[in-house]
Amino acid sequence: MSNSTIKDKQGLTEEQFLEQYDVSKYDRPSVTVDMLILTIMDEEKENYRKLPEKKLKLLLIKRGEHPYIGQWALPGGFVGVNESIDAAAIRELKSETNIDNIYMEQLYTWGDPGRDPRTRVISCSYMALVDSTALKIKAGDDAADAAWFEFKYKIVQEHRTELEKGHQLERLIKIELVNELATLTATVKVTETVKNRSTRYSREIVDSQGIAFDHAVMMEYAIERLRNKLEYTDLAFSLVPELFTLTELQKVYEVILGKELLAAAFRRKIANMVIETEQYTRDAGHRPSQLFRFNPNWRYEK
Amino acid sequence: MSNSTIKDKQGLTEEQFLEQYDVSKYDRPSVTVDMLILTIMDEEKENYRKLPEKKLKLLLIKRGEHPYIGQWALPGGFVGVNESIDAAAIRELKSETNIDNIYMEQLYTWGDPGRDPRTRVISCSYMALVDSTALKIKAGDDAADAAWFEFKYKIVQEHRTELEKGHQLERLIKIELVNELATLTATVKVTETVKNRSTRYSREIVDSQGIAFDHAVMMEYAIERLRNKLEYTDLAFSLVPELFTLTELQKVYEVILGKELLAAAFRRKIANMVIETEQYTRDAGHRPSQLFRFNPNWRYEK
DNA sequence: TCAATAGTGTCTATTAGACAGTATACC
DNA sequence: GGTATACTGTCTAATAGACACTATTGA
Repeated sequence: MSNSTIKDKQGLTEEQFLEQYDVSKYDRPSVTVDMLILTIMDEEKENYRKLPEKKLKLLLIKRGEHPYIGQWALPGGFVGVNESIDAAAIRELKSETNIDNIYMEQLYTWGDPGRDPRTRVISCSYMALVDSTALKIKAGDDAADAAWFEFKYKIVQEHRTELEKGHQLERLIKIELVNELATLTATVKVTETVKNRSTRYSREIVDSQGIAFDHAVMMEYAIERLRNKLEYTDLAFSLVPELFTLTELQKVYEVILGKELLAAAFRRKIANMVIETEQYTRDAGHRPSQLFRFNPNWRYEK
Repeated sequence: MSNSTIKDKQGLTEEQFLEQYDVSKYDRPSVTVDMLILTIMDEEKENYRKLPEKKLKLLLIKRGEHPYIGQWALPGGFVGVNESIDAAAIRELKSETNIDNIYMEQLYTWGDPGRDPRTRVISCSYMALVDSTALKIKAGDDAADAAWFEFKYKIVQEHRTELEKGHQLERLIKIELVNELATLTATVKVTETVKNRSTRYSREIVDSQGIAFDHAVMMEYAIERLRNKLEYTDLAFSLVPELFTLTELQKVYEVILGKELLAAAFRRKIANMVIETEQYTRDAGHRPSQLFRFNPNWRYEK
């Protein structure tokens, strides 16, 4: 694909050029990956009849080193010089969850100077979705400093400013991360600017309590992406076991979207994404529920 | 937000730690931005009655240096050590198009080792959409090596493989970039793997003629994103002048989506994204058309 | 028996697709 | 007058929302 015969201004062929190319000449930032590892877990049942409530959980690591020592951060690490970014993400994921074959997707690359006090660090964020029943080792066992936090997300304020040719909408979003160990909070301001025939979004941290770096913005971004893609992809199935009930699946949608859905409409909507099995739940304290599995061909069937 | 009193294992406070932190200790990749600058341009009218055809165009730069000397590449450059990635993208955009206030969006970060033969380069791709009538300097004037190419995109082959718990769908996509100077082609393989309850996509270059680096993959990715977002955002309005006819707008949709739309349905769909004006086109060789402008409040009106 | 969930039928409102039909300037 | 586009009305099909109603288990 490359061209090996043409010479440049110095009269070098591509081969010669590459030989004399001095890598150290240019200043370079560090590149890291940061992982948003999400799962859905069941809470304790209130009583023998009720179904367990489902909660969205995020995996965080307590920092044992500067900077942000003692605060909680997304798992992540440096991208190796001979490692692809995806490979670095998969490596981090594996080291935290001990599962392969997880749904994983690149989200966004964050690179404001000053986002890491050590040096210039550019971070590529990834979202991974895990079926919590498949977690072989629970976070917290091997790594005493890793823990799942319940992820809460709420729009607390909206403020609109009229502009000459459009407007600006500022939303304050409160993120709360809760478990037995700690409660972390952050407020992220998402600004939507509609001007000159186009809409632009920007995010900044207003306040961050106990969350390291700019990780709160990454969390806000991730949940928005998750909510969006839930509606038109098969992403939800990464969060449930191989066999699941439709009510379970519905609750996954509900906890992510933050609103209740009507069972009839929901079932119609996901009808061709699932295949029924002959199996049913038992000992439920109420009518048993049929178990379904994911239909990998849902996009190609009517 | 950071914590300045806690000491780490070496007994250092955060301030002390940062003082002794040696930046040069770690191997680091170079980071660049690559810009997909797209616009829609009118072709010559066939005769006085007919409307001009619209074409999707991409701005490319002819490389005067190794590697890939003589081939065409996306405009781009290194991210400065004290510059945000967005700022680098805006800088590149401004230097090529000489307009600010353009719609711009980060697409994806590409970082396979070996994607640049010089050294490890991680590239963050951005898409920018430009109204061609607002281009003050046409590419090709100041930079003799910059040129607009017509962007053609076609699925040429689909191949499906059944897997144990799912399937794999490989699509071969042919990209063609055409202008008076050159015709560049590339084939990109997009693989959709549905396995274990989740779908994953990957892209690779099968063949690239005259297009530098892995830029053909970035192009393929960009056009997919553009097509998707066209349907549920106001992105199309970045590609038309302030005043436009509905037929013009429809043709923008058609050329991007690669299919014809029905006028009645189209007008219904975008009805609340536009505001009518009192103005009409003139000297059209047929019935005049009403001019519209973008409605920045379309999301908040019924 | 009854609490709690499982699952379906149907009415209505909204939206998308198809297409026919009317309107109008400019050469 | 005829060509090419502008624009609307309406029928139909598909989809989403609402809600009532029936079914079934385990303590």
